[in-house]
Amino acid sequence: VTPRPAAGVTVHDVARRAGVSQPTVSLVLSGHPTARVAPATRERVRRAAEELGYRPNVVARGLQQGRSFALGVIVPDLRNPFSIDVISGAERVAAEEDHAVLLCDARERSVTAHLGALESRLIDGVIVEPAAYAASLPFSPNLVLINEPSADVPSVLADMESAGRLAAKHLLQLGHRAIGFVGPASDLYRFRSMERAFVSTLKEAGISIRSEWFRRSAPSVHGGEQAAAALVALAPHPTAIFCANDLIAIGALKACAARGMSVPRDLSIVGCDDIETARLVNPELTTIAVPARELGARAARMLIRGLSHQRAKTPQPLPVKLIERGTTARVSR
Amino acid sequence: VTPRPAAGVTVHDVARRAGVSQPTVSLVLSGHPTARVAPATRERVRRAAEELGYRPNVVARGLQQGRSFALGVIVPDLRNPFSIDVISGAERVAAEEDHAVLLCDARERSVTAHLGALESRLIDGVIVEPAAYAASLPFSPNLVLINEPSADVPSVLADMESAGRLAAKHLLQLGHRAIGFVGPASDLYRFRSMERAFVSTLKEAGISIRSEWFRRSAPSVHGGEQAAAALVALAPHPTAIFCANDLIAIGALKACAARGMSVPRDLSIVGCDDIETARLVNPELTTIAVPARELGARAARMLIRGLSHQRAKTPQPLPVKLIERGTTARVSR
DNA sequence: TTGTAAGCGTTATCAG
DNA sequence: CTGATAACGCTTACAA
Repeated sequence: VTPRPAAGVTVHDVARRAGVSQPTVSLVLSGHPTARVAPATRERVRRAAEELGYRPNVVARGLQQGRSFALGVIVPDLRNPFSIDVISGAERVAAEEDHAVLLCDARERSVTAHLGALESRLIDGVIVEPAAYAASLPFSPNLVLINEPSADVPSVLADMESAGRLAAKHLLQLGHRAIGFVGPASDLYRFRSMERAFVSTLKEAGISIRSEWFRRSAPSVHGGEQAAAALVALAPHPTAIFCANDLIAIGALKACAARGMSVPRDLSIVGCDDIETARLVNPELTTIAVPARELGARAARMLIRGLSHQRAKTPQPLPVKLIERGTTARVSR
Repeated sequence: VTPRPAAGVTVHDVARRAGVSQPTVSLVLSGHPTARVAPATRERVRRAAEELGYRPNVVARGLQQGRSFALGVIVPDLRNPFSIDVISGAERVAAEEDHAVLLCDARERSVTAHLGALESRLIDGVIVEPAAYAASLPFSPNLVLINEPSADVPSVLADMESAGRLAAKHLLQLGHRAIGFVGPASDLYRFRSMERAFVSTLKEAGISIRSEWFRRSAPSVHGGEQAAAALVALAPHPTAIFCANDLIAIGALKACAARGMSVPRDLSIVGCDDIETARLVNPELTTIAVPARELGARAARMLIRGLSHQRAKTPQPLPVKLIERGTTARVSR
């Protein structure tokens, strides 16, 4: 038990070497760059710091300022590339702003537990990509929700209604009229609003989805695989389906492959998110691109700039767009 | 600029309420649980803390102890699911041990820059999944390398030689003799030793890889796609190839699809890592499973338990295993 | 067994 | 413009 940790060079060391008092060093190095300190002194301090290889102790600074220069990111499932993209976007701006990113996988501990742990680290802000309906979070550091509008908490949104509408229009344009849907039974905005827009766009075109072509599934490959397998086992089955996210769509693709069905000839499939994997499957997945990295980046920027309090100012939803690839085609019958 | 951050309840508050001195509280709550303090007092403190909802300030504790109860993880590319698995494994044990995980993407800042930033956060340890030959890291907090043995730094390894050998044996067993290889020109153990074992296992069977069937590529989908496209454009081309990781293999699969070639009929493909995506492509990828999560978990455990100093004791390499799926078949000519 | 005092490295306040 | 001095919340030696 060594009470004296192998600390590096401190402001004291720099002060001694520069022949000034210790707070002066602090002022020069980190305090407001506008601080009035003689240019000569300033230069001397700079040099001393450089020569000694001074690196500020972020923990000490954090204790003093009551913050940690770090952001937390809580995601429902690290295995979904969408979450990775959100994280990646957040990481990018965090790195730019000299902030750290604390990664929290909600599969390991509950969101509440994670929030508590982050709070005791004086976290500057937390980005939450909700897994279930995130009505009231238990405490409030600076919080930003991804793709989940809330009265209490600021959020960063993509235009998921357009996502649903684009998918519907695309399928209609290809001549499909026997259309199915696979998605989770979820209250989350991202799913709910997309689904609603999809359904109502079809309805405006005079088409309603048969109830047995409307399937619920977990938002995962496995879920999509099962739901789609059941769907295509029906006679008749739809000529096209829209899946609430790419994982489900990829599962559907697998289900078709397993039955020897050809996509898009026997079934057109549209996904949502445009995760990396969408371009890796064969045929490549037609999908609605959701700017996940940008969502993460924006959230991080809001938190770091302390703008998360301007709740009214939740900015415009980010646009989504249809990416036509290989899993959709003109209806063949 | 409010110097008084909205700090929560502190040890002082608890002390006041329990009617004891502040250090006593510290002793009871976090100090060695063996500390001799009267059971009555102990109970009183516990109660007070509970009633006040006391949560220790990890930053303050960190400053005092010269550590941060956090681990850094530096990965070369967040887009590789292998890295995600390493992170995920580390996150699991970190969460169990009340440690945080600071995520560092080497695409955003250099490894050196990340290490510096982590050091000034008094990081307890850093897990590094190296991108390039990581000869001498610039400084030394507790460090563990993933899949890269080093004289100076402890590491956690998978048995990549077996990986190469298993791939070779599998292809030989299927009757292939015209065999190719696609992998990066890298000095990293994970690639180098696997490649060597692959080549020498073939040689033992009397087979040497034609030089034009031995392709270099970036360890990415795009790299694999290009290299494989060039490879299958040759006449004759091999009947089977081994790809140094799954991303490359998936790229190869795409190249085949683009040319209208059928896998595994026209070309057998073996990948390496067994990333999540390997099961999503069609046909599913035959690959060598590398226990990425377990690598991450072990590394985290070493760091947290402070065992990283027992360098001699770098444990046995973790076993790998062949996962036979749909991209390999008996040779057809 | 418990309370007192000191200090971790910083930043902030306030005299000089 | 600069230098003491006092926090920030916690742990740990040491004294009572």
